[in-house]
Amino acid sequence: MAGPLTIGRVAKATLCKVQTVRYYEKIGILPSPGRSAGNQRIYEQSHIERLAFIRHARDLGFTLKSVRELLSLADQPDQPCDVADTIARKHLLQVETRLERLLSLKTELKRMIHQCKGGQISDCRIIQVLHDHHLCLGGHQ
Amino acid sequence: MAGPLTIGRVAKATLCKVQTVRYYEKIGILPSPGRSAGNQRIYEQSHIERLAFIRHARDLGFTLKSVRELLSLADQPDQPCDVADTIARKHLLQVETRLERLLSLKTELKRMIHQCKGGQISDCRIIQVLHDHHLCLGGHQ
DNA sequence: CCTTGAACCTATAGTTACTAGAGCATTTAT
DNA sequence: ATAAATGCTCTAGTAACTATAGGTTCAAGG
Repeated sequence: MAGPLTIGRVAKATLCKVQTVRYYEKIGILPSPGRSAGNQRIYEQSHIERLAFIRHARDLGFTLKSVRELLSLADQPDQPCDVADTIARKHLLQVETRLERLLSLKTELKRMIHQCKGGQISDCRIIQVLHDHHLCLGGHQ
Repeated sequence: MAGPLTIGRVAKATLCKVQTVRYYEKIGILPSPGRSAGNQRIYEQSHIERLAFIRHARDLGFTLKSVRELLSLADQPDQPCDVADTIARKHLLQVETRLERLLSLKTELKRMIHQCKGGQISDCRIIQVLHDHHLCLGGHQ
């Protein structure tokens, strides 16, 4: 029932897809595991931990590039953590920018929808706004 | 000085890149313009308007697929605008979801950064949180 | 008129982070 | 023993562009 840590079990344990696990191996972010007699991947617990780290960082919106950096940091516990801090701060800035943008976008969409009263396309506020940028008051780009 | 509407002028007028204009033509979202004697694209005003529509919708975060739908609606002014409304509403929902997610993400990042006091990686909260999902209080997936 | 440099052309490949499919081998359960 | 599930590799597809290479055309200056 338990048996060896096949790719399917690892994927289930970390909530990511089987192909994604293989993909992470291929791009070198997850070490190649050993193989069974029949050439199937057999993982160790450490693989699961690394995968969990990756998935978690991705969930938080870090790019794989950043994840790579964070992982190499995590592998050197004696180093100072300024670099990790810098990565996180840079990411926070990006997140805040995206947040602002999405917020003004939401406002604009709400206004568009609110003013579209189910008439004809020719009177449709949504289409009008898309035609004439100056009709929208939001500060989006 | 004014001259014909070449691709460069159209791109400048709509704030998008020359390659992007060609790309939109290639994927069939922007009609192919006429050509000059020397095989260069010569646009009409209508192209600029359509491009502006596209860029504006993309700015608002609509996918090209949605833009395609909205454009085909815009081309039929006599139709009811329920469909445009539905597209916009669906998009609004997506935007709101993303917003929530980004917000909890921002909270989590801030806490991570706040608690990382420039020590060593072994004590770094950022790395710790990425290692152990349960350390983070945020509701992200 | 000629040249030079900017802008144009096509076609192809690269980006990010996966996801999906074909076609076959192995493992597990019955 | 067999059938279903899972695994394997390799390739291509996704979104929405962006970039490069290698060549043509156009507009302006001398």
